[in-house]
Amino acid sequence: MTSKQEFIEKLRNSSLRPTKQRINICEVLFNRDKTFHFTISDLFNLIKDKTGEKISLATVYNTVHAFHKKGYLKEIPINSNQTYFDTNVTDHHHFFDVKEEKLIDLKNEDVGPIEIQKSIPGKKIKSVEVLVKLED
Amino acid sequence: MTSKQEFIEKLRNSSLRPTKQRINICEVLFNRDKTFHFTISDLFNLIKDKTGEKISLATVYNTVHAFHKKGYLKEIPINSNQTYFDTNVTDHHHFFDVKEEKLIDLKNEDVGPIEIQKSIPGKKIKSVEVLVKLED
DNA sequence: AATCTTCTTTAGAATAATTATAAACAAGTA
DNA sequence: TACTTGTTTATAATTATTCTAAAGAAGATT
Ligand SMILES: [Mn+2]
Ligand SMILES: [Mn+2]
Ligand SMILES: [Zn+2]
Ligand SMILES: [Zn+2]
Repeated sequence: MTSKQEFIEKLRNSSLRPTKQRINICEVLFNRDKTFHFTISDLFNLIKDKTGEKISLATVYNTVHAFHKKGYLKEIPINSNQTYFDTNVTDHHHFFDVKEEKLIDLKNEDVGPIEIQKSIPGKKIKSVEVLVKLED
Repeated sequence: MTSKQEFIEKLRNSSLRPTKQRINICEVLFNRDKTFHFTISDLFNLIKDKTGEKISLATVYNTVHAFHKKGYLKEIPINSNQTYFDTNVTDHHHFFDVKEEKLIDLKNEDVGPIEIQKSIPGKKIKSVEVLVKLED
C-alpha cells in the first residue's frame, strides 16, 4: 500500500508533475499486490471505475508512455491489436493465454537460464524474453 | 529454386486456386535460399519490384493470411506498428534489431532447450518463443 | 465450347489503435 | 501575484488492417 503522498514524491523525483490524473493512474497501477498486465483501454476503464473521475484517453496514453520511458512500465511483445504493458519491470517471461488474451508472469526460475550462443557484430543484447503461448 | 509449376501444384493441393497473384507472391516469398522476414508493406513493394505486376494491397493481406492459416507462414510476436511474418515455419527464435527493425533467425541450438517449469491447469503449451532484442 | 458455380481480386470504405495539434489549464517559481 | 513551463483535453490526423460488394477468373458440368 503506497500512500498518495508517496506517489507525489515519486513523481516529483522523476520530474513529472504530480497531477490529479497521474496520481490516479499510479494508484490504479501500483497499489496492488501482484503484477498487473494491461492495455491502454483496460487502464482507461479501470480509472473510471476505481476513481470515479473522468480522464482523457490521450492522458492515459501520455502517462503510460511517460512511465514507460522512466522505466516504471514494461512493454510486452505480443502480436495483438493492442499493446500490453506490465507493472513488473524486472526481466521476466510470460505465458499468453491466446483465448483469454491474458498475460501471466513466468518467473526466471520457471524458465531457467537462457544462454544465447550466437552474436551479431556491433550489436549487444538488450533483453531476452520468452513468450509461451497457451491454448486449451 | 522452385518452378512456377510446382507452386501451382502446391497451391492446388492446399485448395487454393493458383491465381497469377498467388503465384507471384509464392515466387517472391519462397524462391530464396534463406529465411525471409517481412511485413505486408515489404512484400507489397517487393512484388511490384520483382514481378513488375501490379497487385492490390488487399490481395497481399488476403494471401498472407491464407498462407498463414495453411501453415506456410509464421507470425512473429514483436511490438511494432506492423506485423512481421516469417517463411521459416519451424519452431525457432529471433533476434530483433531494434534500430534496423530487422529480424534475424536464431537456431534452436543457439538458444538451447527451454523447459517451462510452470503449468496452468486446463491449458497446454502451444509455442515457446524467445525474442532477443539487440541494440548498438 | 458454353454455362454455371464458387473462389478470388480489387478499389474503396470502414474500423480501430495510436499519435499529433493546439488551446485551456494547472503546477512550480520568483 | 505574475510568469514560465509542463500537462490535460477534445478533436483531428495518421496508419495498419479488415470489410464490402462488384467484377473477374478458375474449375466443374453439360
Ligand atoms: Mn511506449
Ligand atoms: Mn494472420
Ligand atoms: Zn509480466
Ligand atoms: Zn524467423
